[in-house]
Amino acid sequence: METSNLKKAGLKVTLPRMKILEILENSETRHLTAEAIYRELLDSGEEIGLATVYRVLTQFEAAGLVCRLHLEGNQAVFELERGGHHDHIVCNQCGRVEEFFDETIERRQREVAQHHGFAIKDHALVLYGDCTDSACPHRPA
Amino acid sequence: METSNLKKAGLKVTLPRMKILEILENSETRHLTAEAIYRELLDSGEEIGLATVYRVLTQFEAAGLVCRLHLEGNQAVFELERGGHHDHIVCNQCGRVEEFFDETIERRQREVAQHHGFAIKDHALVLYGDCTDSACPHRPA
DNA sequence: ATAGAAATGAGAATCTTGATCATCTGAGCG
DNA sequence: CGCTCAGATGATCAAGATTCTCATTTCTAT
Ligand SMILES: [Mn+2]
Ligand SMILES: [Mn+2]
Ligand SMILES: [Zn+2]
Ligand SMILES: [Zn+2]
Repeated sequence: METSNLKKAGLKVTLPRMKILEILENSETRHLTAEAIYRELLDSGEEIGLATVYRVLTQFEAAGLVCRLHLEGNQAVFELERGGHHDHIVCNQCGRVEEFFDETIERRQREVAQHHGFAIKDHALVLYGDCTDSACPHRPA
Repeated sequence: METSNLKKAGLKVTLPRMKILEILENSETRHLTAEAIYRELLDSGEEIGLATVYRVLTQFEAAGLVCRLHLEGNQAVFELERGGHHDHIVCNQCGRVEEFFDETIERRQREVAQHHGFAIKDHALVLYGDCTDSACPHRPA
């Protein structure tokens, strides 16, 4: 597995960390709350505390293994850091999350920041709307 | 004053609501936390509870009088809804907030959402960076 | 001025996340 | 393989932000 990433980050390879990585890698939902990960651990029969989940996720974030997003609710969601940066679209009805990357938007952000005398370091962009997924409760029958 | 806005929104014209509107209108800082508004009320000698501040701000938001932003900290900030939509740049060092509007970004957001089968309703965009304001503690002397 | 509906204030409650600290575990070494 | 101890864990407590509860007060309409 990716225990090498843990070692590279200077983190001991422990059972909780491996299990949490596993869930982040294998869950069909790419964006998970700490609580959701905790519940999956319980369902797998692992006796791992919620505090550990939060702690480990924060460490993973600091190590660049995951990124933390605030999509809308009161809970942060975490996703495995694969390859590149992207932003998100969230369905107001069903909560489905789609990812996108738009170079035009990225470039304009840099330009806007420069015009205002800012050295841009980061940004957060989330679009909210109604999706047309057949499972979305909002979609007309 | 703008008590007419309150009536239009179906809200009774009460002292707490008027005072809170007043602060939102007159504060030199356009983006205020509920706590900041609460403190200004106390400083003005008004005996208004923090719960009322939160309650009223939520009602103002529902009425379209203010909008609520999550800029970075754990506290939401509120700003009076004047004229048009805009997005924000926040300085990582001094917390200064600048506003901007970029039609190119707005258009690309609509296009991206459409490509993904979303009817876009809203969006949140915040840029983070280091500002060059002379008062910013980060700026080299 | 009066009455009733709506709003307020004090404090409790909730929710999410981080801190404490005694106990446990994994990586390195003999 | 078994020992040692820095580092990690888990149970619990704590903190911060926001909402809820409910008795009391204040608007608005008569
Ligand atoms: Mn993502
Ligand atoms: Mn603004
Ligand atoms: Zn949907
Ligand atoms: Zn600054």
